[in-house]
Amino acid sequence: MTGEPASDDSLAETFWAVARRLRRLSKDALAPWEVTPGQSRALGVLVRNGEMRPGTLSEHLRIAPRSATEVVDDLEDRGLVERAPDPADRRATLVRVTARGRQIADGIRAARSAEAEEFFRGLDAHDRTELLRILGSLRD
Amino acid sequence: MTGEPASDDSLAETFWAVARRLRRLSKDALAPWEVTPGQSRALGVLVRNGEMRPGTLSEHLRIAPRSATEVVDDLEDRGLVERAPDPADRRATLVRVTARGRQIADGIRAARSAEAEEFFRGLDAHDRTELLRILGSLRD
DNA sequence: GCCTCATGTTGAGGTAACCTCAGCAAATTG
DNA sequence: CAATTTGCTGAGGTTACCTCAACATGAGGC
Repeated sequence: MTGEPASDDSLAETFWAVARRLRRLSKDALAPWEVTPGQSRALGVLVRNGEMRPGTLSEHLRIAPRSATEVVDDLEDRGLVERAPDPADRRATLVRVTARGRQIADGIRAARSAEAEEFFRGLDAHDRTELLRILGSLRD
Repeated sequence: MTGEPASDDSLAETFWAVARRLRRLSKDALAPWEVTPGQSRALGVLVRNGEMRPGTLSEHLRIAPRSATEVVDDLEDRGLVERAPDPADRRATLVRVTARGRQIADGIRAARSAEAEEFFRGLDAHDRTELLRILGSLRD
């Protein structure tokens, strides 16, 4: 009740506040395609890196292999990817983006960059560059 | 397959990569107290703002009122908060941090700032200031 | 005082996105 | 060629949310 302004306006705190705003925006940007953020991420990995096994996909997404199966199932139900047997190993499957999947991925990519554009519009060019540089040095 | 480095969404992309790293670290920092990130956030709100109704807490956390009930239940089970009838409105309840809760909150606060310290150690003072300033202009 | 409507909380039940563990088939290795 | 490893997936669990409806209390109109 003291009106004290919560001195933990720390970097981390602020970072998460921004993250929450950005997440909400992302979700809205994805809504028209009825694709979840997770599916969109997987689709993006597949578009960027080409066909791969579920296990490899799980590494890219940093989730358990079993969970990749699930994401692929969902994308397959929506006709955005398809499974084909891996000619190099008959235990394995290759997951491949369909034409429709590629189309959707492009749409999402455009929407995301519009969204990001809108979100980061508050920053001038200098700050955008700085932010990218600084965050870049913190990323994995 | 073009090898194009997806330069358009890289700010958002980079931001999320950093977020993922920070989240993992946060979780580890919280582990010793067996408190989930959600509980920790709620506890923080209560410590900073004093006793409040579950409904008010839900607004602070931006979750549905029903979900605040749940968080409060968990915290109460762990003896970190307690419920008391609101003298001003017999429908309502006030949620209050217990002594033990306050103690835990302090511990968490210290751990989090140590964690943040560690995480942001890679940055020099100038970059830290810049990052805080830029993120600050993007927060809600 | 009584009726209606709004408000605060919670029970019941649902969902999304993860997880682990176990099992099966195919590949590799001694 | 037996034993082990690898790749995927079924079964079932967890977490952190959600909505919807019930219940009691509060507040305003008549």
